[in-house]
Amino acid sequence: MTDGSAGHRPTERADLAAMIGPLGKALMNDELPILQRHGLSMWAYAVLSTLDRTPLRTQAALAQAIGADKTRIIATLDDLQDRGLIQREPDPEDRRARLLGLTAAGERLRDAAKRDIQRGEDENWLAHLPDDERDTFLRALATLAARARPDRDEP
Amino acid sequence: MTDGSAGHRPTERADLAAMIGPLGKALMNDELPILQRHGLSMWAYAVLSTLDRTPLRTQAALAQAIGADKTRIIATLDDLQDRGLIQREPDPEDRRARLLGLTAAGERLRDAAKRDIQRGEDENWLAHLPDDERDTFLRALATLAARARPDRDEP
DNA sequence: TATTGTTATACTCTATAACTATA
DNA sequence: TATAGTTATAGAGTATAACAATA
Repeated sequence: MTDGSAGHRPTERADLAAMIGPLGKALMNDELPILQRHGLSMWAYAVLSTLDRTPLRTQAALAQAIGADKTRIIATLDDLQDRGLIQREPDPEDRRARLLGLTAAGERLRDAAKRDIQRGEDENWLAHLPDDERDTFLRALATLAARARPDRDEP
Repeated sequence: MTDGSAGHRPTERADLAAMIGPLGKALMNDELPILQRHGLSMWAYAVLSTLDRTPLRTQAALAQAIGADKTRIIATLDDLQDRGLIQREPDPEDRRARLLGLTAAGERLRDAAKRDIQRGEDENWLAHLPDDERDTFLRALATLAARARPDRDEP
């Protein structure tokens, strides 16, 4: 018996959660000072990144997309708007809702921050994977991450 | 120009942190009800898992190994000891320190919990990866996770 | 005096609920 | 009345600092 299907030796691999949790924490720790240099909080960066991909029609949808409560992003949106990084105006067709989007300055800042962040990730993390594992790892990770998106319902 | 090395199209992949963060959260959400069925908190399970691999000589070392503050695990250790799941006795050679280890009951509980957790991870996550990506993903993840261990100093 | 473990306090973050305005 | 946004309050989780015991 060399596999662990029945015996007293239950663990051939570490739990995914036990590996991914601390890894996410370490990535955050790397990312924080970079964001700070660009004057962005983690939530602010999440907002800029999400609005880039999909301009949204309500703040609630944005909050759900980044896995936050509606109430948690308001101060962040206030600040981003004051700094001219996002557009945020009442929808003429339903003035309760706020149309959200990036300004040109917001796009530039997001691009600059993202470039620095991914450069750091390349150097500190991906560079330490064997060449023949890196692409597969990224592809598989993208698959799992898509499955974990906060706005998604499980099938 | 098809690569993003210089232009206005800076992002070919999502940030690692943006993928791994929500994924870790989703894994936690899956894991919590399983742990609850076994009467374990996340910290308690981290303690049992870590003591399994390496019996430790001080609580501070244990805290560091699981990325927690020394003060945060005390209530957890009290509870685990009361339930007979861990050993925790003053070191005869230095009675300030506490020798830590698992009891037989602690090992059994850890094994049972780990089996359920990994079964859930297999079904809900790894099963959705192509067969030829799964092993490479796990190997690469283990590499990065080892690099992210809380007790480690970066080279 | 320094170190291990413990307890007490303060602070941050997050979640819940109440309020305003539009519909 | 129902919904989008906002504000206010309460709670959980975490970090910091003081304390007791041993070396």
